Amino acid sequence: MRATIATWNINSVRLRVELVAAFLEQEAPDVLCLQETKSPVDKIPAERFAELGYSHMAARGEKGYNGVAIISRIPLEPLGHEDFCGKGDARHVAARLPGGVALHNFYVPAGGDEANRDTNPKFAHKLDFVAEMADWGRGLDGPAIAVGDLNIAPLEHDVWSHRQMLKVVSHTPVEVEAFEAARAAGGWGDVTRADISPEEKLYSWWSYRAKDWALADRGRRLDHIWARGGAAAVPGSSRVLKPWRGVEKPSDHVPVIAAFELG
DNA sequence: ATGACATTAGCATAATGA
Repeated sequence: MRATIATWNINSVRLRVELVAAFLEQEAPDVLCLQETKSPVDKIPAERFAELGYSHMAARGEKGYNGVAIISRIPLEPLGHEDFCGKGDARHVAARLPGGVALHNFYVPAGGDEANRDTNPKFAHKLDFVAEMADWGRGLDGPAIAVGDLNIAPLEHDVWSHRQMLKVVSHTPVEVEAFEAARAAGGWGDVTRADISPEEKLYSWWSYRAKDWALADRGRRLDHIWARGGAAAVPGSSRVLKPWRGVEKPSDHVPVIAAFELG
């Protein structure tokens, strides 16, 4: 069967439950992976999603921060989570899809302001987290999809100005190096950039602070879809849904989508 | 060229985002 999978940093699932509902109705992905749900699992409005046919969920949450959820209209077999960096935070959750492909939903730490692991513990956490993703990925076997807010824009055209972003957390060389190492270690392919030329500017996040986010268009591609081990993306199926940044009370991220043959 | 904004917890303001 063919299934479409979307990833979206929603910046509070409770505040934006009707935005998620509108997305499910209009785009109708088979599976939606959310990050920054900022909600305990039992407070996620799962009934609202079930009303729309999305009756399956695998989620982890904490009060106020982080939080990841996989909501689906096709069955999910929960696969638990990895506790990256041993912090017990809600930054990863996994589930198996029909046909056997494992789906991993990540929220990588933002990393704070200063790109220095010795003086900024948040940056150290981010680098350690991505290094653990590499170790974890090395041990994987079988087909898998990894999605989420990875909080790193690896390519030159994943940011509005490569030159001006080199010292800004999310595009520093040390982060990009760690990101590429994690991607390669797991044998992951960048599904989105296989479909949309790396020569083309492509963003999934725009700051709330800009006076006019669309006019300035100073975005970053922080949200990713990766596949490995024979998980087969449908060529040309990738989309980054920029219009969702322009709605009333938007998230600062937009959904990223791809379709897969689940076998 | 950085913006000076959004969200949560909890009830003022601090922490966090990136």
